Amino acid sequence: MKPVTLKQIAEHLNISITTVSKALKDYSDVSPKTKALVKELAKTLNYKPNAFAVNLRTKESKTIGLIIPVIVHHFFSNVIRGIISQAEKKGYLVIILQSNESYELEKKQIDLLMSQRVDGILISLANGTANFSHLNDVLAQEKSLVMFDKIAKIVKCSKVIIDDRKAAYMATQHLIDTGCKRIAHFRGPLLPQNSIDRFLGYKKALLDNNMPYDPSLVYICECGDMSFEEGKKNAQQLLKDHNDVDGIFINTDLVAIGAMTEFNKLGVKVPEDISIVGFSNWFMSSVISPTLTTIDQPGYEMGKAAFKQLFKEMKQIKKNQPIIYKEIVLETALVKRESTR
Amino acid sequence: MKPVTLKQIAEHLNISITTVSKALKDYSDVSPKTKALVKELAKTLNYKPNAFAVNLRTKESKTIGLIIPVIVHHFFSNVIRGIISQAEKKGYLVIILQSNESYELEKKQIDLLMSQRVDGILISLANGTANFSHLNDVLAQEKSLVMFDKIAKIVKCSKVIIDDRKAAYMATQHLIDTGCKRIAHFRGPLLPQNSIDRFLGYKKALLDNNMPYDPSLVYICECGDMSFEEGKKNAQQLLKDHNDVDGIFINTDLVAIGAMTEFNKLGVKVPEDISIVGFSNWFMSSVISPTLTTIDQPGYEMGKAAFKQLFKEMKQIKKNQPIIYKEIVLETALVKRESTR
DNA sequence: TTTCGCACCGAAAACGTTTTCGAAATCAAC
DNA sequence: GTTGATTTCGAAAACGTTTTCGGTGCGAAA
Repeated sequence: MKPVTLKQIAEHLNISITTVSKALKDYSDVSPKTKALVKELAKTLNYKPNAFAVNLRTKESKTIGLIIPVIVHHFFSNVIRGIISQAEKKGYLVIILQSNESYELEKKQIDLLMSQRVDGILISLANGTANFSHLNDVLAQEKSLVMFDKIAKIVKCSKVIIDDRKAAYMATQHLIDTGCKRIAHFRGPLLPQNSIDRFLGYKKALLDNNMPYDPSLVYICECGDMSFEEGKKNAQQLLKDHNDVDGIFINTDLVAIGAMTEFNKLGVKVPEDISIVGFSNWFMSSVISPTLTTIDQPGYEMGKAAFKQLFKEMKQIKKNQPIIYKEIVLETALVKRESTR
Repeated sequence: MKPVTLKQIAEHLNISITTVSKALKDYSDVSPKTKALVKELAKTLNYKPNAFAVNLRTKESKTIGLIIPVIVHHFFSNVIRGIISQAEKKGYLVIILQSNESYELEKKQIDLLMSQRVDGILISLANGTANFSHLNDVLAQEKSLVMFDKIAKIVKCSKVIIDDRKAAYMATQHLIDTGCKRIAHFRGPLLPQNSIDRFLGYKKALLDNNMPYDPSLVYICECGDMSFEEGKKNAQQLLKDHNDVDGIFINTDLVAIGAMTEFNKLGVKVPEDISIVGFSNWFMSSVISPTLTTIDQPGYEMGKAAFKQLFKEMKQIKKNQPIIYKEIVLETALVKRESTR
């Protein structure tokens, strides 16, 4: 009933625990005969090393922590899938925590993971995170830390991102190329880097095309989370404020879909009256009507890349080698659909 | 740099490790003075108990495993969220694994979790799982195991489910009530219990309303996973086989949306020509056009309930009490929208 | 003065592994 | 028969905690 231990195998065969341990790990100072004996008995007794004891001895648990702002989210759940698939290949397990876009929670969760002594941490920051001491603590304790998607440039660690600025530029340029003359932007909250970068890309595209940049056309999301309702609200407000807008670049597909739904209700035609470009390429965007032009953001690949980098760093720390931080930038693509002309 | 241990605190204060340990855990045989001293020093040194050592001593890791068929999935990601939120409250961490609807992988992952010695396991079965010895092994080793959503009735453990049969009955009855005379069913793969139950609910509704049950109107998903493409394929096939069908009850929203997309392309009007009811109430279903009538399946609540039950059982095992298995059935609701008349 | 109870503390074992280091045994060569 | 090398094994320490059990010292009661 109780799990088999090395000791029991040793007693069965009348040899020492040491030899059993070494036999199972193919040490060279165990004779082939005893190796065979030990391995056979281990298999018939269904021996599984006690992970707790191994962890204590080796000081590692083959487990990493993952903190993301939200789980029910097309992009993030794809990231999770990417991370887990890669981790499994390397024999690592993944503990997932949801920060709920809250800095306080994020901090607590980092603490939790550290006291569980995970081997490394992957994190995409909460929108509210402006203080980074909890992250620097992790690095100070010589644990590997890799940030992805929502990062903080100021923290000295590896990062996996897309070029948000360039992608936003592409999106806006597409609106311009298809004839839009007055283009609004629904941006995310103020803090996160990718929200800032997308805004900057939007702005640059306008200026590069000799179009005026009008701050009143930029709608900031104060509420903190980028929701469907947010899109509806902004759409209403936009129609009140500016009846001459003929294109919008929207920070996230979900918000874009909210806006389109509202426009549809109010009789505003997309793309005839207003063209819309979203961001992230949620699956949903390909089945609504009209289908949504958007920027494809490779979540699965991002998850894979983030784990791969973390894995490298964990190995470097183990070998006491200096850690080389990297910034990995993944490619995005414009997906043209029916919401633009 | 290296983490602080009890020993270091003990040496600092010139007392024994035992006393330090007991002071931190408020044992009654430590004087208030030394308790205060120890706690203060522990705080200033930022002492965190070594989880590996604690695990080894106490034989538990405050960690549970979760195996689900797919992660990028509205229902399942809500389940994850429910589980994690509840687990966090009770101080448990969650390791997530994706079985990819594969029995082989599921088996391996159970093994992995067992050798990691998680305190309990939550699982929703892969479609292909027909052999349950890996689950019985878990129970035989006196680990808690709770199944949810996709369960096997034959395994003796607690289960959290919805009444699929009743829900399917409601869905089909709604089609009948709104005037459908010939109703098809896109069912899931053959094996999983909920696929079977939904089919039975569909059939019973027909018979109770004196409508003939025609097996050729039931489309089985051979491919194993319930996808958007599956819906398109079935929709095409249905139009070829039966041009008199005026209503479909579809196993899953995603498949229903695939079918609607195809109907739309082929000029078949929903709900005028064909009414459709889906299952699960994916968010997407409320924003597509026409919006999809469906069955609301409470993923978040299911996750919460599953963890709560697991927690109870883990406590019972710890106290050597007999485990009382429960079958918890959550309520569903019909959400009427535009895809039915 | 002895005895009993009580408050406080610590030695030591235990959890199950990994790894170092030395010892024993075998064999070859001189 | 001695030396040296080589192969094979095991004792023991270590990882950091928890918990049992006994001990000490002190005040109060007899």
